[in-house]
Amino acid sequence: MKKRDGPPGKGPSRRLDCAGKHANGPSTRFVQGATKQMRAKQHLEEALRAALADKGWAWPEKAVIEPPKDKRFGDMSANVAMLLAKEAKKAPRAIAEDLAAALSADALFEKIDIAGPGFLNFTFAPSFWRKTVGVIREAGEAYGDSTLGNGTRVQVEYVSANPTGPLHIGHGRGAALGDSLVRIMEKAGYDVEAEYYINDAGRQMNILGNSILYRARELGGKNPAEPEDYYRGEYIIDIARACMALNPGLLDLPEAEAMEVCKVYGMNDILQGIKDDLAAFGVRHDVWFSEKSLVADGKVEETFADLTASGMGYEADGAFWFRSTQLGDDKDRVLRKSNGDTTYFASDIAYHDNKFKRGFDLVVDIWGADHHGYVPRMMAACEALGKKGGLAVILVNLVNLLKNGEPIAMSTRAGQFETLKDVVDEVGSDASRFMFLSRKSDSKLDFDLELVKQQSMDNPVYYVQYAYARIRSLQKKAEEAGTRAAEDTPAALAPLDTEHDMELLRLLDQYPDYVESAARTQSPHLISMYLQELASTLHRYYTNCHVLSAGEDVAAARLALLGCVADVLKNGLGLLGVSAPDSM
RNA sequence: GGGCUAUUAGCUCAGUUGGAUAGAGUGCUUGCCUCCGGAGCAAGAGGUCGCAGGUUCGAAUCCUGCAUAGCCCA
Repeated sequence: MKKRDGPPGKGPSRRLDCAGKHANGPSTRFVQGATKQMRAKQHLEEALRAALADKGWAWPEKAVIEPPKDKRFGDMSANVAMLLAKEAKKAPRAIAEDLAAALSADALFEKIDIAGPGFLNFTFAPSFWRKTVGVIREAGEAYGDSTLGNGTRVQVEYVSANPTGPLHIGHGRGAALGDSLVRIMEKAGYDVEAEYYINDAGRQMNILGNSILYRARELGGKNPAEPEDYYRGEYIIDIARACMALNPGLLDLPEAEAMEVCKVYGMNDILQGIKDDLAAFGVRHDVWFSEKSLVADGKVEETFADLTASGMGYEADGAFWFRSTQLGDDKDRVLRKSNGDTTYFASDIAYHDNKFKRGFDLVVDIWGADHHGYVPRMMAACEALGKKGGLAVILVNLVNLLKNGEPIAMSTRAGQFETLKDVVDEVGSDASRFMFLSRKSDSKLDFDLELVKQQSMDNPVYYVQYAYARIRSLQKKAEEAGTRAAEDTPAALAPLDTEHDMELLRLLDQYPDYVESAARTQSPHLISMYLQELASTLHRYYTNCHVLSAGEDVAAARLALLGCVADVLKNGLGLLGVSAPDSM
């Protein structure tokens, strides 16, 4: 999570939706196998589009094709008839009847119903669903890939904690979210780069240097006066000790020089610790970007020149201002004070200017929710840079760390916190990540160490992993018995004819829709929820449909189906950065 | 004083651009192991979607006001 000292401003909230440019495009986004077999939603959309075009009606913008909430209504439901009522000047139900008649020739639809105000409900033939097995097998790990992003260049910047102390659990949530989002957006066809912004140029670094120097003097028996503002954590003492070992003459150096040595040593040491912790958490950053480099390279002044040229920046009272009032802010913001210091906001604008100049079409920032007031101003700045809509900000809310229901206090400054490393060591990377990603990012999260460690239904990660392990165990047994999964032929898969089979097949078919949805709304928790539902359906299947004792043909067909379930479970867990163990 | 976000079952939370009888887990009550991993499955009870208006064929969802909580600012 990002730490910023700049004062947040006022302004209207904005919906931070950076939906892909092709959200309303045709249904050919998903990567297809050579069989041309389509998934249910695609097939239906294509059929409906053809029927509408045939009648001279335009495809309504708000058309939705989705599985109905209540399964009794069929496999897929469409609302087009209701949306067309005005244009066609006919009652929705009459339109629905026309469409149903036109589509009834399609053999893949077993049943088309009209219900309620004019919903069209479709039930697909079992033979259609069975083909899902072939689709998944053919796609392999690419199942769920789509071209939604269309190669859009995206940068996701996340964690970006100041290198002044170890990462705590709140950073962990941002890390899990950012890393998972990168994986999901890549799967959805975006060209994604992950970045960590190192705030190494500000006041925080000086406080860090002072903190270390203070502890060093203490260790050297100098009885220094306690600084007003310093990092009190134990880790500072360790750093001070190491720094002195490396620089024996440290305490004899002039104040400013000693400070600098401490600062640089401390920052590098802490940054290395952060990198190690993130690596242990399975989190990837492609670029580590230094704020200092931005200043050193003159990028800040360059951005000021750009702003002046576009009329969005001006000099007044010896300071340089950003004309943010023109973009809805209630007052203009200072970027360079009269004493020559540039503000945090100035660095941030220059940083984002730099991001866009590197060629990203979309920049996603993941910040702590306490920076929400800063969002409108940063959006305004991007607009001033001529990149309106190029920035999306995701806010990550607080994590309440608990132990058996008792809160554990966290504060870097006061030096009391449970570090990310401690938590990962205690409960594991898989359980922590799944916990972080099982809620939408903008709501507060209670993270109870005992609960997350528990191997029960309070902790859904085991439920999902167990589903996978169950299948793997079954496959192993089948192999020992010489039973093989069926081929992808209609005849071989014909034994998949129960309602339990259909339930699994329908859910497997929907996976790519969930991936797209998660990418479009930048919500990894949708994947987590999908996986819990798939696992639940699998466990039910396992209880109701015995595999190995069911006779050779049935066993083979069921093994084929469950193989697909295992693949999709692993695929989805991979998007969350959670492992899929063969046994637990 | 201004702004942002939230408020859904006892508890923790889903609910995608307004759709059908508001969902899941947990907890509670009650069933299911001669059988592929019971870390499992099934059934039941549990709701005025914070409150009051409005918009329309239709609102947990959109609009207005109010209440409560958290955060940011002045």
